[in-house]
Amino acid sequence: MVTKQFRGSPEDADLRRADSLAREIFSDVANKWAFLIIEALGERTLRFTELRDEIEGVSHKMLTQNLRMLERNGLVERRVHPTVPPRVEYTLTESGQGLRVTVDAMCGWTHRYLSHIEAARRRFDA
Amino acid sequence: MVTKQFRGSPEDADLRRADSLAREIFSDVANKWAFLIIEALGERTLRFTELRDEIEGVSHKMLTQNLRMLERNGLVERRVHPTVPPRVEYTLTESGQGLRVTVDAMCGWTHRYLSHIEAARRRFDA
DNA sequence: CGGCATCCAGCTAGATACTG
DNA sequence: CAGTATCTAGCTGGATGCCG
Repeated sequence: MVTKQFRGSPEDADLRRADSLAREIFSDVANKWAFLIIEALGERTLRFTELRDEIEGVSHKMLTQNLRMLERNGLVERRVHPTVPPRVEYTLTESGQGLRVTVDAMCGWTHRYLSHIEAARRRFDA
Repeated sequence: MVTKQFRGSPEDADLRRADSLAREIFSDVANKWAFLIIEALGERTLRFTELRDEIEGVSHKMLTQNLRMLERNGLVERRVHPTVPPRVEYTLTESGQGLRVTVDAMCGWTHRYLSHIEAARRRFDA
């Protein structure tokens, strides 16, 4: 990805290790639900159920699964309040905010090219 | 996504239609292979096989499928040269370039937070 | 409320083979 | 070379139920 220009150089081994990890992270995160969670959270702190209501069509399972993944990668902080009933809150960390900026940019792109894309589709489907 | 602040307003219907389309596009494109194809193309024009060699681990089928999807959405232009053997070239369109900028940003983010993420994972897995 | 385990229908994607 | 079709193993994700 970023290190292509170094191919064959002595730094190769290290860079390839970094690159394959980068790619793995990239694959983890370049996923519809992860993006929608990051968008939904924004700068807010939300509970599990609030998040579930915020993201249309997400199942309980997918939400848990993706939240775990994001937590594991340090993009989301999970805070558990030991009350009855339990209260669990999710917030984007600093790195999560960093990614959010790029996801926002993607949303902006989507809206900017919406009609352009619709037109392309009509052309293609004919 | 972007239109949350309008909930309940009279413009609702139109905005929701645009939003659901935006989300559909978003889901199409927020996919590992699509991102890797966009990154691989960059500002270049590549043939099918070059692209296949450029993107490690992509199968013939996945590449065709995602290229069709990107073409349908107008992000990629496909040019067929009627020679023997055939020569098919792929290039990012203007809107494709627009998306590439945001994908590049994501790659930058990945590299910036690489060690941060590794650390988070080690913590989580323990 | 939030999380986990289980079950299983349906889809995904790799392998393979064939066409122009 | 590029694309399409078929077959299929395996994964994905929805539904459900139970637990702290």
